[in-house]
Amino acid sequence: MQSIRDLKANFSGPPPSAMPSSDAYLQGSIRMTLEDPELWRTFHGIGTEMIITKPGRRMFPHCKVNLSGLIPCAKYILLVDMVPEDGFRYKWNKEKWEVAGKAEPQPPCRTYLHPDSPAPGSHWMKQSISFLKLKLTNNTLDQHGHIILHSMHRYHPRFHIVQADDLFSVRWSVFQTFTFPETSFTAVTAYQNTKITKLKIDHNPFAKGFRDEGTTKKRRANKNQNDPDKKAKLSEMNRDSGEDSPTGFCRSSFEVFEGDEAELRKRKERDEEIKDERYSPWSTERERNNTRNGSSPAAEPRDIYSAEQMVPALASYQPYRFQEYGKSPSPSSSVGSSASGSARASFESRVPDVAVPDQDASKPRPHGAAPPCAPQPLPAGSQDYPGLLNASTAPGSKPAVLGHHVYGPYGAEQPLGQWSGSAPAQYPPPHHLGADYATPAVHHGYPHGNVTEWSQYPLFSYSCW
DNA sequence: TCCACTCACACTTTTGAATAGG
DNA sequence: ACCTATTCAAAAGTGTGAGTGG
Repeated sequence: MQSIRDLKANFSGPPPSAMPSSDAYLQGSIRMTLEDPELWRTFHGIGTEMIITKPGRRMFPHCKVNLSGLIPCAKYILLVDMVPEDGFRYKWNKEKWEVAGKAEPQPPCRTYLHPDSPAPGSHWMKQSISFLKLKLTNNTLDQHGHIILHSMHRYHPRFHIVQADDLFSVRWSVFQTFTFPETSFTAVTAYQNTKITKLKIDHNPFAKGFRDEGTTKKRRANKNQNDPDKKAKLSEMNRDSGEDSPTGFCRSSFEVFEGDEAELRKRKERDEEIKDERYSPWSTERERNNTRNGSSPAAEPRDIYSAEQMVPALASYQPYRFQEYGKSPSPSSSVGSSASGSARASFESRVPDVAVPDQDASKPRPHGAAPPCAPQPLPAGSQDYPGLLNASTAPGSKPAVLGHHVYGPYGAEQPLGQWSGSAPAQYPPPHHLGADYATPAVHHGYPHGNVTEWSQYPLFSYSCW
């Protein structure tokens, strides 16, 4: 498996006026590094699970990256979306994940926009960039702009860095995409693997109350003291935790984190052991994949975990709809197909809309933007939402700007592989935008019926502003 | 009966307003 | 009047376990 290099090409080209300066295309390589990769690898070694809930749940570990190679004075926008790992649904069976059938049709695809966006390269590079407030939900009708996922499906986050002065010019901008293999996870509504639960409890400060040495024991004891069955169950759990955690998962890793370097080294060594020796819940699936890909897990180079991606400057591309998208299966489009590894480098056909964190709802919006999340019923088959771009889009303005809010990634007539078959019409428009958008009419009247039209649509449509 | 899912709960950290002190 | 530090309460983020529904 490779770290991503989604090199997308624009074949239609923007109007010269909208083109970034030539410098943009000659910029140095952008480098993105995953923060705290050891923690991610620890989780990944066991089989990361992320809880998804109706109101939305944060990820843990949460996505945090470092960027370098940006032009300090140029503005960039940072986005994250979630890409299905493969075309399967899973179930937890006897301590491991098993394929339980074909994946369900893709839920409405959304992209999380980092709240600092847009910001100059110097801003992004001076500190690590946290996506702490990104939330995952299983509510396909979610109105908060959270990223919608299916439970018991596997995903990985995908980071986009877009050179753009503002959100209006995203379409015309250079952007690059990064993924980190160790960030893949299974979306669940309740933890399946108790080892993951323990890891989360040990590392997530909010779950401190469940750590064994803490009050949890007392609380559980109190709760269960009158119930012999529960007591037995609990003691069994405790016994398990002892057996399952030879590497000290039950200890408060926070203490280790904050301890001296020697302790940290020890912990890293433990983690390495874990990764090498621990039974992998993904073994069967990996074997399957490897059979397809013709490589064995053991032979897989260690840099599968590479947290660092290099994207050559010339690989920069512009987010135009590629006319052949429909023929270019993406990893996320492999529902029903199986290849996940080989497809990773192919063009992405998903066209997410952009979700904005709740906390930004009260912030002033540029260009007289409409308020966030104003529900706006859309024509059937359309999953796109009007964004602030609408308001400033004058008649006769460039199609890119118009395109920001008219593209419907889930339209039934889409020719894309991912949305073909039963997928497209499965999800009605979520209507999660506010009703007070000023220019709903812009949605209508845009043909979605063929790939030629497709090419006029932007990479991102904005779901919530 | 099984399993995925939801919800209320206790516990924690985070956030922001109010206040005090320099 | 301004800035900084401290305190406190409310809000938000956790996993748990019971209950529900298919």
